[in-house]
Amino acid sequence: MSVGHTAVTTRRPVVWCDDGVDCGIRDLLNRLGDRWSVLAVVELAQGVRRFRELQRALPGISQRMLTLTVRRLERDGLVSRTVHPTVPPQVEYELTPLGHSLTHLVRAMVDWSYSHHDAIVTSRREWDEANPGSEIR
Amino acid sequence: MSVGHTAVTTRRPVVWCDDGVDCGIRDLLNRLGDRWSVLAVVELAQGVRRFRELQRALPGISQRMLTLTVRRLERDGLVSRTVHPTVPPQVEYELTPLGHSLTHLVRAMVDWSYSHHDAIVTSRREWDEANPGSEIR
DNA sequence: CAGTATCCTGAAAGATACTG
DNA sequence: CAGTATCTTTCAGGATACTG
Repeated sequence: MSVGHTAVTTRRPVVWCDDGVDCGIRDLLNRLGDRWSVLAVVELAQGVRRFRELQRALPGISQRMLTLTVRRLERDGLVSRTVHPTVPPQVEYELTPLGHSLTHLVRAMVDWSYSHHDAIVTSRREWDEANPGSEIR
Repeated sequence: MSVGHTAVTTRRPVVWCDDGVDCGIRDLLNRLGDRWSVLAVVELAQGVRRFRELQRALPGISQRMLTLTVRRLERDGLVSRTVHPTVPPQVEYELTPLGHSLTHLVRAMVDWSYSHHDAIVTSRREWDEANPGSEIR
């Protein structure tokens, strides 16, 4: 099976395989595209974190969303979860090798957004001035 | 103003500036995190596309969502829109330099997800087997 | 501390119809 | 062809309360 995005001769969609099956980009986006996953990965790239530490590192996240976020990352194999059977309980989260292989990408995203944020904000302001009353936001 | 992610000595959140203001990663994720923006950018990275071409390249997208997607990318300064006053109308979309500066990143995301999709699928299957009946998906 | 269990709301996205 | 205009649905995420 060949992959569209390796060929430059085609005009067909570049992120879909020849058989029409998604090669994974949708899976990645569905995970990283949510409100907290990237922020969690960035924080965990710094080292091991406990549940509470992670929550403090992600200002505004609810307990529920933190649980969902780390569970899904764990399910995808990006994060490992270690329970120490103490009282009170202590649970540590850590990036797996797979998770670490993502950090270059995530770092690049953070850097890009940091570098170009001003340009985007400016572009939006100009667009909004040129399109008063638009529903687009 | 210093930025958290440039310092390794801090344990504070790395993607937030010292003053607590988001440095732009959220803006990027809010745009790229939606259902179609990345796919549109990847397709436009191949060259100029008309509205219909873009729609055909994004199987499943509705007319409404394509309009919203390209408008928002245009507003952010990632895509330019050129109207040729012909009958029938002809509108061409193209990445701006800012948009092109994103393609490395998007390409890297597509490559990463292509390389690691199998590992993720496997991890999910194993996790699901180890956690029967879980709500996490 | 590290979670579950419920309930609820708003925004994103789909469906459908219409138009210059 | 390249859009608007509406209406409807879905569901991610927030709020709150409770627990081993």
